[in-house]
Amino acid sequence: MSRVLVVEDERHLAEGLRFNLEAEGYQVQVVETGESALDLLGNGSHAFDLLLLDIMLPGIDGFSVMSELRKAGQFVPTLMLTARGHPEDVLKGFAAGADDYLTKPFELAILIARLRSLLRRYEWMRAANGSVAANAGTGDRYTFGEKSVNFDLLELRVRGEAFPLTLMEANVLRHLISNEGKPSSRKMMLEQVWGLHEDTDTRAIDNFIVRLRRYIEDDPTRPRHLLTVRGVGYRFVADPR
Amino acid sequence: MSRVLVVEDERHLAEGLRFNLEAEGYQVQVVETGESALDLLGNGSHAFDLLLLDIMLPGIDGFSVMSELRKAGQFVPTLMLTARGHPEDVLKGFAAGADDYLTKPFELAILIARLRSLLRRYEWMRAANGSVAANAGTGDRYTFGEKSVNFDLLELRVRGEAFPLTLMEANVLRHLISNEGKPSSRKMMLEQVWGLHEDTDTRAIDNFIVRLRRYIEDDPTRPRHLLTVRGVGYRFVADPR
DNA sequence: ACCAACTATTACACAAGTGTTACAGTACCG
DNA sequence: CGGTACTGTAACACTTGTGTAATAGTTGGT
Repeated sequence: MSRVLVVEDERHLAEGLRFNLEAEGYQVQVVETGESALDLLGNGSHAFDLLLLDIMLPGIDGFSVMSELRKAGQFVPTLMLTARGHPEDVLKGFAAGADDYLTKPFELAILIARLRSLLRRYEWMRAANGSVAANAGTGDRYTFGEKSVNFDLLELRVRGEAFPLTLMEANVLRHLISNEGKPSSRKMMLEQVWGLHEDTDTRAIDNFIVRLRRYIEDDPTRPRHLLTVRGVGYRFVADPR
Repeated sequence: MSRVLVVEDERHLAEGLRFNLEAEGYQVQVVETGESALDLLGNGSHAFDLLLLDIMLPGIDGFSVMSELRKAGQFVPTLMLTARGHPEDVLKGFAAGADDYLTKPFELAILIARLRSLLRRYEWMRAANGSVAANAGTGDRYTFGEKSVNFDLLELRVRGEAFPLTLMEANVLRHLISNEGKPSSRKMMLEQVWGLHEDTDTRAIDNFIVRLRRYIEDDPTRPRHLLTVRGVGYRFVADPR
């Protein structure tokens, strides 16, 4: 399941995109400003597979976001989106580092096709390059203490011993890890991991935590990495002391 | 210097493209038919870095050329070019495996920007992952444990005993082997092995896995090499422990 | 046109993964 | 010290995805 970050300040459009992309099976997160986008994509994180970036944004505009990202070594495939269809703007977008550029109004089907094509090309290249040896270097992995998670292989290693993770387990863990130190509320997790936006009372998350603790924690009753934040949710700490 | 193959039968346009692309520093070759294009790009050759493909061609059209190429394991980045701008045509182009799609008349600067963007993405991926592995061609044999496959002879040997493989069995196995360790989604396999890009619900892959397991696995109900990754697809592991 | 070989589709049993419920346990409040 | 609100956890129900056989369709050769 590919993760798409939508940067769009028009609520209407943003929610429309979210709805349709989720219907296509993508995991979607929406932010409204360039600043938040830079925040989420900082330090070469692999949290998203694709970026959908509007040009006209409050604060720093899409062009600048784009250049900043590429300057910072963030090469996430990006589709730019804008009302302005002047050729100069399109050229500016590509010059800034965009992979594709679409002008509003656009057909939704076209957007989806282009987005798919980008992800497909990305996958192909990864597949062509990433076999065996290359896997070791660039996979989607995270290491803490004597543990490491490989999100591509859905595998968690603790002192050499490997535990297979399910997709959901991996998603939950990834979410917590990518917010390391910061508590995540259940609501936030339901939105970002499950894609649910209604308030639902569920203990599903707690159950995932229980299972993840069994893998990760030496003493699951006294967790050191996956901590409960009472009244809020959970938070991941890589390096307890 | 990037090598571009232009497939275009209108001499005027073709020569214009050649002139301008060469001025941009690309090495350009022009052919006028889909047949010649398929010829030049056959058997996973790496002779070109980019393909500029017109739809309306004498003989087989651009869509078919595209599908043929992808089916044959030729994943050269491709920009499709056409007079027809109907959304269905664009979608058809992407479905056939195109990376980008431009409708005539187009601004030359835009074409160049898009073409550059495609090549740039390719460069980025190469830089990130190291050298590009030969397309699909993992050599013609592969050995693991007490088993070995000869993809030329379509033959699988397990402890001396030889099993003939069909072409498809071999292709599926090759794909999994060349992505050793990494799970391949059904979608990815349909794209890379079958050359299909639409979402099709099929159990064909599962059936191939069943058959391959019967050859390879000592106990097909408890596979050690061809592993299921639930919710994702399958993955090959050469050396289970 | 027929047959043989191969591949794709269908159908259904079964297994794995996930969400819900229920209740016990624990922190926090006065 | 209760009481309240929240979390931990097991058991179960339900959903979804996979294994596999049977069957239908396709292709290529004679």
